[in-house]
Amino acid sequence: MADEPRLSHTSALILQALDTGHLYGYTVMEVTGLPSGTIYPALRRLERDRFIQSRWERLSVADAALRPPRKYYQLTQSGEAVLEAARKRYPLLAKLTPTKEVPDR
Amino acid sequence: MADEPRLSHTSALILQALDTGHLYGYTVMEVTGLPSGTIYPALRRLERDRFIQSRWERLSVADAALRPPRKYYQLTQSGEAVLEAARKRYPLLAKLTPTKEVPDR
DNA sequence: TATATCTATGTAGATCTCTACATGCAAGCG
DNA sequence: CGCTTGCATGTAGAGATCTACATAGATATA
Repeated sequence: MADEPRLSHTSALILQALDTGHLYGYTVMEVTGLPSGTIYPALRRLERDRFIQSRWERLSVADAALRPPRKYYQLTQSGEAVLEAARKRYPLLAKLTPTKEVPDR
Repeated sequence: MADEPRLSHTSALILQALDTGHLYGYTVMEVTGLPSGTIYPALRRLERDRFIQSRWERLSVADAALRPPRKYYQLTQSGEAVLEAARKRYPLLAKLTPTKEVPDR
């Protein structure tokens, strides 16, 4: 069973946001309403603790999209596990972030 | 002889800034005092006109330096030529930006 | 001269990442 | 119990990139 150190509410919320789509820091800010100064340090800690893993977007993609490059985050297995545990502890968590829907019905 | 279309003063200043070191947009902003909304569109035009060429910094370097990635610019031969012509037309140009010095005497 | 077009600039802000430091809180230790 | 130490958070802003639109200036054309 999960003997993982429990997540803070904020960390759980960020993991939940990442898990509801293919997201990056700026979108997590928008979805959660938390300021960048909360989000980015938290992402660093989550990555340091191996709950998430980051990869930079291809620079050619950013160029083509006419914006600065993004850093995308993925949950690791350990991250999935700890999020699942957090969802059980906070039943409302799953409703806090809108699941990224498929465009077009 | 230079039958090049003449540079605007701003464009010449930006080329001059780039030529005084290994620079990127943000530094050009600082050195020239011009706002980002002037600098970045101008850089795009200069690149479109083949006076400069851009290359993204390695992402691993940006990560190691704990900051967002930079886009570096280099003058092309054509850019050097047009800058040289501009320096003759505007003798003060060369004094407007400090040459990036070698650190340590 | 009047009009049309084209380009550069200015204004205003969006997009995206990151830190340094202060505070607050919890855990361990004497 | 009081102290230290360590971690998470909040505050405040820096570091970088980029755009869309309005206006102004230059050039061409009728």
